[in-house]
Amino acid sequence: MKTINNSCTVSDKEHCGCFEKLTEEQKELIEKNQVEIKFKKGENICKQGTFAANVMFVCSGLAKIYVEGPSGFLILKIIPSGNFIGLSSLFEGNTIFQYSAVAYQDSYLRLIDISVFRKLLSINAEFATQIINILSENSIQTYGRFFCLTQKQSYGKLADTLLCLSDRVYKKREFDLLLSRRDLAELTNMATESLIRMLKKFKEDKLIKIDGKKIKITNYDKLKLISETG
Amino acid sequence: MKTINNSCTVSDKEHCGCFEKLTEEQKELIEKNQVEIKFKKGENICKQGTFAANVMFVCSGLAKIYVEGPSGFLILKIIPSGNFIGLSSLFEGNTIFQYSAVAYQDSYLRLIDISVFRKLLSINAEFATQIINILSENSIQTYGRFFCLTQKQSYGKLADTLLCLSDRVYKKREFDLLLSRRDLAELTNMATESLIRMLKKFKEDKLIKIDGKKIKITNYDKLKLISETG
DNA sequence: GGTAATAAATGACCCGTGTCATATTTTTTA
DNA sequence: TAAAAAATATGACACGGGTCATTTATTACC
Repeated sequence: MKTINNSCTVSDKEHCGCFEKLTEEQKELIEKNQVEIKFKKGENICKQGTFAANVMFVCSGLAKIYVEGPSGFLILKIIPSGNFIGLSSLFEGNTIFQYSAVAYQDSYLRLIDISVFRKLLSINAEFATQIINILSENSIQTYGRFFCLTQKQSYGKLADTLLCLSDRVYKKREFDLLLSRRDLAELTNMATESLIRMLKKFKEDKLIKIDGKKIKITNYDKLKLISETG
Repeated sequence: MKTINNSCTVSDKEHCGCFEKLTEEQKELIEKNQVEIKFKKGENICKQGTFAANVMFVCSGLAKIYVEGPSGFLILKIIPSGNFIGLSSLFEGNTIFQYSAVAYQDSYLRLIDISVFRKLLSINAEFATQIINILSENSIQTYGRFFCLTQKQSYGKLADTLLCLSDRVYKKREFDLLLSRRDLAELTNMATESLIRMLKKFKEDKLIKIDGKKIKITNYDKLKLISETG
């Protein structure tokens, strides 16, 4: 199995499989203790420091989760549909959201009562095992992004971000980027001005084509190389 | 509950509590499928990329875990006694160690057969819940370190590292540092030369006293402030 | 459709910190 | 106990990339 050392934290599989490990009765319990909510583009899904009353599941849309500090913030990961938000609040000693989440675009989320979720974990070992899988996978991906953002320099980080968007998010070599330059810079953890300069450099080097919000990966292998060599 | 945004990834509680959720029979199963091994200072405990045959528990000693890339590596966390190594390999789709571990000092570890561990997770929901707690807590701490190493500049990072060593590892304001300057630099994710310079600066500013390997925190509050303001 | 507001782009400048070279001190080994 | 090796320390220098100022393009809104 490959070692992940890029900044992409988008899972290549959906996480809803875990619900299949529930009995009919347990599924019903979840049904009864969840709500489906629409979040508009830019809206806060959860806010770091507030009481975590639920675990959230992204049914459709795209979100970012990030930690805030006294000066600045860091995007931990982006969450496309089919993934959970807030699993780290399952930790019994922790009833507070450790990060904020914001919708990149209009998104539908299912909010599941956290105490019901915890209850199910404590009585259904197979379900718990699935959640452990998700948490473990999540750790590994976070390590990859962590490594990337601390060890690579900006061209490597940007190459990573572009590949992630192409491979995991849009699943196309050419896509309409719904993120602004500023969003892209945040995601790559660099200044917006620097991002623009480097995007321009990639364009000049014929690695990508840019037409406003439309981006096309024209030299995937070279981009991959840049991502790997930092 | 406080938000963690320092680089310290040392848990303030021990993880052996999870074993108490096992039945006598299950405890015995673990007993039979584990070995206790001594690792000498500097020895490899596990190596990134190799087959993960066991989950490890640090009985005594201190270790670092880190991810390696083509150029350079990153210390994810330091593991004192009472903590697991290799839980992220529990993820079913992943039978490979995603990181390497090396002993900072002579350490005793219990190596538990991973398939036995997985088996127990799938039949004992309470045990699984405990492991989920550990994984969740681990995520949160990793996020803290992630934030710190990407958003703070070097003085903040160093203050963080020193506070972590004092508060969590040695649990004293004055301690014999068993790490070299290079180790300390790795841990803080900066060049050894820079670390030495900044350590000197802290000394000149009367935040710490240094006598070779002996370090004393003399102005804890100021150090805390530096850690917080970056 | 015109004006304001926001986003994108570009240049000038500078600062933090890594790299390299070189002492100096400490530890290891013969 | 001398010599070699490694760790610690310090200075000079360079450069990646952040900040700030300004311009141009795009979008939003009366």
